[in-house]
Amino acid sequence: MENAFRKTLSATDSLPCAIPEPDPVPPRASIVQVAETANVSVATVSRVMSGSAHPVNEETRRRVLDAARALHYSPSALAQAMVTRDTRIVGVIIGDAADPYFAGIVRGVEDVARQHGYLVIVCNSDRRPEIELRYLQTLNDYRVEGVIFAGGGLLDETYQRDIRAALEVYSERGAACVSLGRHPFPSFPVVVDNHRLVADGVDYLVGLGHRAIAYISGPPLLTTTQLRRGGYEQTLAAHGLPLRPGYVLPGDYTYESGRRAAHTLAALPQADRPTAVMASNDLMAIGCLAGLKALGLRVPADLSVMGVDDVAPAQFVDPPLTTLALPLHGMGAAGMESLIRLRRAELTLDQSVTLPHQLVIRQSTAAPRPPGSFVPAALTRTAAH
Amino acid sequence: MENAFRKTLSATDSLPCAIPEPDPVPPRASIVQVAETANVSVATVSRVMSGSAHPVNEETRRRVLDAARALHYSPSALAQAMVTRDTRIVGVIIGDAADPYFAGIVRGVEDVARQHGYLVIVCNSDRRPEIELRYLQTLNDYRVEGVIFAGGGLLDETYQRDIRAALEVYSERGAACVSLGRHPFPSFPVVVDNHRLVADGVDYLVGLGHRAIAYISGPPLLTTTQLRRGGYEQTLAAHGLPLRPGYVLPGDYTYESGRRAAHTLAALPQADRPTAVMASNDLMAIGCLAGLKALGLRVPADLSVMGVDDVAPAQFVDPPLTTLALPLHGMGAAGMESLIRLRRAELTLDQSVTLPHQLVIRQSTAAPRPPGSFVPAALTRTAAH
DNA sequence: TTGAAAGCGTTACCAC
DNA sequence: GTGGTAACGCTTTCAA
Repeated sequence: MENAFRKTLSATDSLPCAIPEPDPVPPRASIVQVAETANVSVATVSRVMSGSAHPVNEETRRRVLDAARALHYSPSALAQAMVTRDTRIVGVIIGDAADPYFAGIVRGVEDVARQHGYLVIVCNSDRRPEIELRYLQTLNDYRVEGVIFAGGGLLDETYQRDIRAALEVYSERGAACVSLGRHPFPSFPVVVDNHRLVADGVDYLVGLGHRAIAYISGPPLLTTTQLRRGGYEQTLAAHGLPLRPGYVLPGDYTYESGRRAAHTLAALPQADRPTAVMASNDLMAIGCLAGLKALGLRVPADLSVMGVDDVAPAQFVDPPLTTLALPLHGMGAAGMESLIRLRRAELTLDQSVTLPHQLVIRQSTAAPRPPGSFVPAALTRTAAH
Repeated sequence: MENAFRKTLSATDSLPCAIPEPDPVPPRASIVQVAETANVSVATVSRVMSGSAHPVNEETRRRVLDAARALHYSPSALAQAMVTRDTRIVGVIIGDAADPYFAGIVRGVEDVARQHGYLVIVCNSDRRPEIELRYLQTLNDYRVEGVIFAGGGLLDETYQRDIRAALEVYSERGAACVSLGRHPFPSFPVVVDNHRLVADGVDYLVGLGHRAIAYISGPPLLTTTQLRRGGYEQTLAAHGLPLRPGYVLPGDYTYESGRRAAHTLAALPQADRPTAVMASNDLMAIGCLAGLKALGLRVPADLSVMGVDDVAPAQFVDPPLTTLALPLHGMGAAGMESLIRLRRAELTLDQSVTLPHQLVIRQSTAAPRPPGSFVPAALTRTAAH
């Protein structure tokens, strides 16, 4: 890509010496050569190499093992997969591996996959249906044992139809499908209570004394977005707080959209300005923090800010972000765990797994300033630059 | 894992209605059923499905396509791979997908892999040789087209011997091996100039007026660590600055080790304290920042801090971190690009690719305070909490 | 333009 | 305990 190929040629020229026969190892030892070398049948080789229960004489076993080692033999997982109809490969579909949210999940998936001898193929879709669909196709061609969808489900009709069609082939094959979050197609759900999550956040803010709480939402068509937003609205109502129209800011889970929200907030007349803002994910909360700071507003003195997810950067920002921690690694792990159990028929699609979340109080939230206690920013801001 | 399985059973009981024959689609359509349905030979089906150059009558082609669609046929990539000896799968070995450094690289790898029709298997090793070796084994069993090693090479004799042995099988098979960073085994290097990198950092600090510059190093046995540290030491010398023994702090590229370094620094008698510290990666720089702040030292007023990598959190911390940006995504992309060209024999192992880095000046660095200009911290620290 | 058949590297069933 | 051999699902000569 780009400027990548600034090549440097270090001249380790091939010396014109007497070329020795490279290696006496015949290229590509298959089970057949091992059998020949060990003077046994391929069946026997197969039995010892795959740790079959079928009995094999100790002496014979040793001969096979020796031959295998001598020939650098490694059984082809492809050939094995063909006949056993088991590839031991799973796919995980994420938005972006570089996003700490998905990164945490992927790590969780992989940890339990490795533990169980599975390989995982990572598929970045950037939430684009075409890419997701194409990956689903390809993964099916490779006969993966299952797919894990990370990230919220997209509520688009065409997408829904297409993906259901794509997944049909999976279930026909007996491949499992688990989704982290609610998805509009048949799959095993591993979820966190998105509604309660935000509700807990709002409860906490109200407990602090806030009554004017804004909300930065996510992409409207995502199930997660709707669940979380519902949590905000209903909790406000539960506390008898009005749902002011201008208080729900649009966002798309990116840093930039959080920053934009900060500007919208700052533009509000002082009297209408909320005393707290809850972002529906950390990245937007962090962007909002940055935006507010740039506009001369202090957090949490002028405005409390909180997020959702507890990605790593949340603890590094200034001030450290109060947030609702999701068990990202645990979600990935539970997802992979479920996929395996699904295949073993220890789980069925009418069940689900719900993971706990947790309020993490750091320093971006505080009680609202009592009205009239205005302190000019200049007196309190740091003088260090 | 852990507390993952708090199951919720939503009773979508199977209704005892007249069970309709599920699907008229015979399970597992293979090329044979397609051939039968279309009334042609499997050879012909293969030709149209795999877009072969071999001519096929248009009418015949249509019949095949129709049959394929009707049967939900999808060619088995496994079977294809067996006969073509091409799996279109590559493996990438990283320390930890949740580390933003590796996350960026993985994303780069995957982007160009997808573009070229490759699938990528992610392998987290936590830098543990046993895990790495086992993955190498497994990936070879799957006959991957190549492996990309992200992260620095380990300078351990046993490891080196083992990995060379493991890789021998790869080259015998004609699989490619590229490494991001220098590795002590035959592989195509895609690198950034680690020496120059740190040298640039030190130059910048010296330019600012610093003469007492500490350094937080990495795990001693990593090639990257040695290269970077060499950059530090030699640049100091080039400026005629002494290499004070206590100024090289141990670290292991983690946040925690950066924090520990901060404590060591703070414990130094005021007169011996450096005016700047260069961490050999961002995570340690961020940890150091946090540690310094906790100990009442101000950055950059009391001490300048800079890092290397420019991972995403670097711009969020307080103060935003001055650092040397590595093209993480570009490294992954160039790595995958090289792997592909290696297979096409457009590249050979005696070449290499070097990617540019860039100094990113943010707010964690400043000129050192002139001696005697001491200002009590209490007067300058923020009053906002 | 089409088809028959020989692999590719395993496993699993059935004899011995 | 061991061996023969039919799958598994595809591609690729070689003939027709």
